[in-house]
Amino acid sequence: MKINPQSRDDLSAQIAKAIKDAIIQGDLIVDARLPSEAELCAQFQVSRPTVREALKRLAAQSLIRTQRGATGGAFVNRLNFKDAYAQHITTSTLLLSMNAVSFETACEARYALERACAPLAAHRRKAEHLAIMQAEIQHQSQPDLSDAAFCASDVAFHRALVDAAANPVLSYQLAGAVEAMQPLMNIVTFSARDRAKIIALHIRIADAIAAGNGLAADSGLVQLEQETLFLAKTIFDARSA
Amino acid sequence: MKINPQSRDDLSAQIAKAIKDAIIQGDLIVDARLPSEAELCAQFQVSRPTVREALKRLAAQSLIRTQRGATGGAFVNRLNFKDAYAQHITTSTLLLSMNAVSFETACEARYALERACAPLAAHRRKAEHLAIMQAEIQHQSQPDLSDAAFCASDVAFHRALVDAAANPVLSYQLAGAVEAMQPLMNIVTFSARDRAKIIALHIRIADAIAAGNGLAADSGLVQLEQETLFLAKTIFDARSA
DNA sequence: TTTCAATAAATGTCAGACAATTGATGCGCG
DNA sequence: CGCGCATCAATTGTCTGACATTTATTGAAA
Repeated sequence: MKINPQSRDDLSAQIAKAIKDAIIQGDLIVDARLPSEAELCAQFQVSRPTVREALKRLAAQSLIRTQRGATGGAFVNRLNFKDAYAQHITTSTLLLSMNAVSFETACEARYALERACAPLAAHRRKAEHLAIMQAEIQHQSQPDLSDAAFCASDVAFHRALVDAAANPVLSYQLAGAVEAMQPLMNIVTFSARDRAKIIALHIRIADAIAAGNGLAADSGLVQLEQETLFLAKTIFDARSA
Repeated sequence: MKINPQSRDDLSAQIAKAIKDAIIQGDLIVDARLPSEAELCAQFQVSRPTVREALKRLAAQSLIRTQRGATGGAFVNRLNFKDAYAQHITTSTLLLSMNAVSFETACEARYALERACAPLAAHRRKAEHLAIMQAEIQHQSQPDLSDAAFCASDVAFHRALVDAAANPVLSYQLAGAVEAMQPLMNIVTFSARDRAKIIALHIRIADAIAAGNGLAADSGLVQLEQETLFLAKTIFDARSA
């Protein structure tokens, strides 16, 4: 790996980058053991706390895992979809909340991506996903549900729709768009009539997916997007008045 | 913030999580200054290296930035699209390379998502994006281009297409899908005829976008996906024989 | 042969110190 | 009174050394 001159970057950041590059480049394969902290100290000519800070940076990105004991050490982690999901959702959520992204922009992105899944989902849906969608529709129909719980159920419904496309890459990329919308939706209060409209569209979409009709599912999503935008607009207008 | 019992997690991981939750929850807003390391030590009853490791974990995710000097300290960082892009692309790339995702799966996800952008791009494209697409087409047409350079230009073309949709959320979510494909494509060697086909489709797509014809762009993308899959299949079959 | 304790290696944590950076303070001088 | 400059103080960056904890290995005893 490379050396570390007196640049303006932290030593720990430079060391982390060097190791990260080695992983990306394939010089360090999955489950490979990194040199021990003492060896890394010698290699980079820095102290142990500095090396440790670098390793913690990598651990925070799930790039490595550490293990104590005699045969312990730092190992290149196999990045799994579950960890990547969690990170992606966190980043997406913060990105939206910190950058004043308009509701319209986020909504447009979400439905554009979801519609991309519809034909695949209609073609490949398994009983498992249909069951989740039905269950969430049932759940949403309970009149004493809080707005937050309604939103959470909405997200679960859409996640099942995305997962029905049976493409893990698609599910991963969409997780950010779908889940990150939840905080934005939580400011909306739904009247009983609003909920009924949304549930009706969910039923229509679920039926279309079950029937293998991608076009109908797509049209349902389009209407759902319009309904969502209309709802949000009503709320915002009322608030600013 | 919460206390840290003797759980099985590292202290630094627990502290990092506590601060991260505070940021997500909105208790720490953008540009807010965190307590100094010494104060955090007192608050969590741990030593300074432990606190520092926790802060480095957060810095690795661009959640905080640190500044030296009298008015220095750790500040909540405004997560910008640029940093989020870089992280997302790294994670996506590693996710694909470490999990034996098939070429077909990645390709399907990429084109499904890109097709979602096509109608928006056709509607909103600016001269800027059209110019990039034309320039990349020119670049790709140079016969002495290496395969890697050809792939890089291909990615640049598609990124311009995505950006033309003028939705930063969409661009962000798609960055992972488009860029992460590049390493998978790099194993393919393109004959002159293959390149000609791809470039012809690029021209067709660019023209459709320029003309504001979303449907034509979509059909171009469908053909490009089929062409890409066919190309990859040919390579893999030849390799296994 | 099996069981169990000692050992060694590695990470996790702590304490204290010094260096480097940078804004704030106060002093002197015009 | 205002400006410039040196000093100071607060904070992070890094180092040294030590001890605690965990875990596989080794070797001795039953």
